[in-house]
This record gives sequence, C-alpha cells and structure tokens, in this order.
Amino acid sequence: MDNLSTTEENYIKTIYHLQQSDANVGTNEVAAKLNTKAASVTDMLKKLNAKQILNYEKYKGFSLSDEGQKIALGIVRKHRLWEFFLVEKLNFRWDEVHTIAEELEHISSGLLVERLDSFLGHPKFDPHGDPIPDSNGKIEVQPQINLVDLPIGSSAKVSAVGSQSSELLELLTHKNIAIGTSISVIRKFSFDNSLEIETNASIPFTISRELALALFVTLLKEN
Amino acid sequence: MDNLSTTEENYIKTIYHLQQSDANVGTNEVAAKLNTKAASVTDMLKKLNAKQILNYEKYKGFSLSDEGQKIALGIVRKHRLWEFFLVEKLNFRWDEVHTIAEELEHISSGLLVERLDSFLGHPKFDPHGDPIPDSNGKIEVQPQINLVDLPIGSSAKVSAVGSQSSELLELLTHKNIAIGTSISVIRKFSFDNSLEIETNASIPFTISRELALALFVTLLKEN
DNA sequence: ATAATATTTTAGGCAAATCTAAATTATTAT
DNA sequence: ATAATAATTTAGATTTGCCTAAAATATTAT
Repeated sequence: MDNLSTTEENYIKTIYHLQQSDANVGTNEVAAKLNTKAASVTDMLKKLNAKQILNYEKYKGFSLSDEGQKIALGIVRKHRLWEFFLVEKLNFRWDEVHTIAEELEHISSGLLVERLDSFLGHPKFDPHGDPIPDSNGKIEVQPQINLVDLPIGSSAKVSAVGSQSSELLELLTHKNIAIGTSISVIRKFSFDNSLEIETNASIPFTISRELALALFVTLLKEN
Repeated sequence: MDNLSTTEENYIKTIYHLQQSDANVGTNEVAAKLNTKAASVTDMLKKLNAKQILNYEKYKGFSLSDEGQKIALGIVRKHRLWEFFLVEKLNFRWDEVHTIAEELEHISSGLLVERLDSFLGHPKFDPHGDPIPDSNGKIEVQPQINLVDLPIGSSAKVSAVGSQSSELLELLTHKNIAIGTSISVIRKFSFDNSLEIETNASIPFTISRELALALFVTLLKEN
C-alpha cells in the first residue's frame, strides 16, 4: 500500500490542505501551491487515482479517498511533531521551522514518529497552534474563531496564528502576544477597522485589522 | 556549489567510505554498495567530476576532491549525530538506527545540524563508537586496534564495533560487553582461535574469533 | 609479449516527474 | 442558447537516474 515518493506525498498533503478550506479545488490551485503546472498535476492525479489514493474523474474533479486522507494526516502529524521538536528542543523560532519540517515530514520510519511523539510528551498542538493528529489520524478540532469575529467584551485565548511569517512573529513579539495569551476586544473602530484590545494584565492597546485577521482564538467560558 | 540530490550524496558518501579502507576503489565496488550497476556508476562519476566533486580520468580511476571530501564528512557528521540522537534521546538500540539515519542525513539545513549538535552536547562518537566529524569536517582518529591484535596482558577499552547487526548486539548484550567496557586478553587458543578474556570485574570467559574481529579497542596506559 | 580475463565505458532505452503548446471540456456571460 | 472564457487534459519533449548489451581499455597469467 505504501512506498510513496516524496513528490507523491507532497501532492497528497497539498490537496489535503487545500480541500480543508475550499471544497472545490482545481488543478491550477494545486499547481500554484507546488510551483508546478496544471498539466503536471493532471499526470499525478491519474497516478494517485490508480493507487486509490484519490477519487478522480477527468474534467469532473478529485478528492482524497479515505486512504488518501489517512496518508495526508500521517504526513501532517510528522510535520507538526517535527516543528514542535525544532522549537521546543532545538530553540528554533516558529517562523524558522516550516521549511525544515517540510523535509523531515518525509522520513519514513513509523517507529521514529511514535518515539518522537513520546519524547516530546505527546504534544497536542504545534508551535503555530495547529493541532497534531494522533497516531490514528484523529485530529482534535477545537472551536476557534478569528479575532475580528470575537464579540466585544468576551475573553479568549490566542490558539493559533494564520501565517508563519517572520514579520508576524516580529510584531507579535513586540506586542507581547503569543499562543496562550488571553485577549479581549474593548472597541472596534470602523474608520480603519482597527481593534482596541487588552491582553493579560497590560493596559489596552490598538492592533490593525491585518493583525487581528492573523490571530485565531478560543473563547474562555465566562465566570 | 551545493544543491546535491540525495542520489549524488549517496555516491559521495559511499566513495568516501570505500576509499577509507581501500585506496583502489572501482566502479564495481561502488555499484555493489549502492545496489546498482557499474554503468550507472560511470554516469555518476562523469557528473560528479563535472561538479569538481571528484577527480576522475576514464579507465584510470577516481577519488574525491577536497571539496568532495568536505561534503562527505558533512554527510557522515549528520548521519552520526542523528544516530546519537536516536539512541540517546529516542531510546533506539544501535542496531536499529542505521537505516533511519540514512534518510535523516540528507536533510539539508546546516543550522539544524549545528543546533542538533548543541542539543546533544557535542558528542564525539556515535553509538557504534565511530567518530563524529566536527563542523569543520575535522575527524578525531583515535588509535584503535582489532581485539584479535591486542597483546596478551594489555588492558584496553572497547571503542567501536565493526558491524551494526542485531546478531552482534544480542551477543554483546548477553556477554555484558558494550562500548566503554574494559577488556584484557588472558589467553589465545590456536585450535579455534578463540580468546579467553576478562572484562571489568567479572570472571574470565571465552569469545570466538568472529566476535573478537568485530570489536575494536583502544589501549589503556599501564600503571 | 600476447592471449585470456576483468574492468570500465559507451550506446541506446526506460520510467518518473516535469515542461510547453495544442486540444478538449466546462463554465459564464450575454 | 451560444459565444467567449476558463479549466483541464493530451501530446510530445526534457532531465535524472537507471538498465542491458556491446565496445574499449587494463590487468593477469602463461
């Protein structure tokens, strides 16, 4: 069943991610993500279809099969565990780890993944707040919303970031916001859509809509 | 200068290892190690020659250039650091790590290697006792001899094993011999070339020539 | 020294993954 | 409903790494 090339794995992972947010994914989108061309995607679709990894009818669309989904989750699991390792054990910043994890996620040993998971203490989330699937491919979907949608007055905890850029990290570091930080929105300004927020014990300050869009939060139950 | 494929790296590493023990390495030997054919080796020799990674004249032979040597040592460094990581942090046995490290050694990030090295405490030897090159490619060659060549009466410490097989590990575990164990040879029996030895504080026992050949030791200075 | 043997190289092809350009099918807009 | 546009697929090449079979060179044994 297994024995997939790195290339095949990358297609599977990419299709998985794209189909998470958008039901109707096409060859062009996949091609864009993989820096290749639609024609190459078609070739791979036929190949993965033959391997039962996806359901594909030409001109009509494609989606991961159950088997494909399982493979994708395995790759995501490896990627996020390695990212956790890089940040927690090797002192990388979270804006540095994606590219390295992109290579590490293709190391094949299943035993390695399980040992790594134990060594890291079975982490549930990667350094960007994204959930790490367990060894059965089960992924914990926590109810999270974008900070711009957080109602005024409610308290929430930053649970994930929507970008892995150094620029975002720089700004978050400056504003003392990290994953786990408590936030409540005090006011919204319609002129520029900026938000007045309050974190932990600090005095209130303002953030841009761009920043708010890059932050995902989970609601804290009110006392 | 860089940007080598995994395949190219494997050729470089293989040529490096073969040329360590044997000056006159040919295409057939390389092919055997890489499970390929001599003709394929020739193709790669031409390619690596063009990249200045080895000095090659057709029909006359080949050897790694200085650049090639440096690349090889970098790969060996990564391989051995990862093996150390797998054994020390993830509780693998030393007979399990080679194949996994064979994949990990091709992860490209230089920063990763240096961080890993720090995290592991700059180990000097891998779990099989082989020296880990430093970041400049310097490799510490400790004077070590085969146990069969250890003179009767002299004390020595097991410094490396000559095979990574589970069978060897099984036997060594049973006999309570590991890297670091002190050994002295008490007698040699010419009938079957077996050796009577003494380790640490135990009572003397006998080992086969096969086992002795798989053990490398460093002499301890006499008091 | 030369014949037999071994080693290495060339020639010509194959499979994977990619590309461009052209053809086919689907979607959208009028 | 059909023409224009967009998306997808096919056709035919390219590159990398590999193969087999045959040719070229080196080594060895007499």
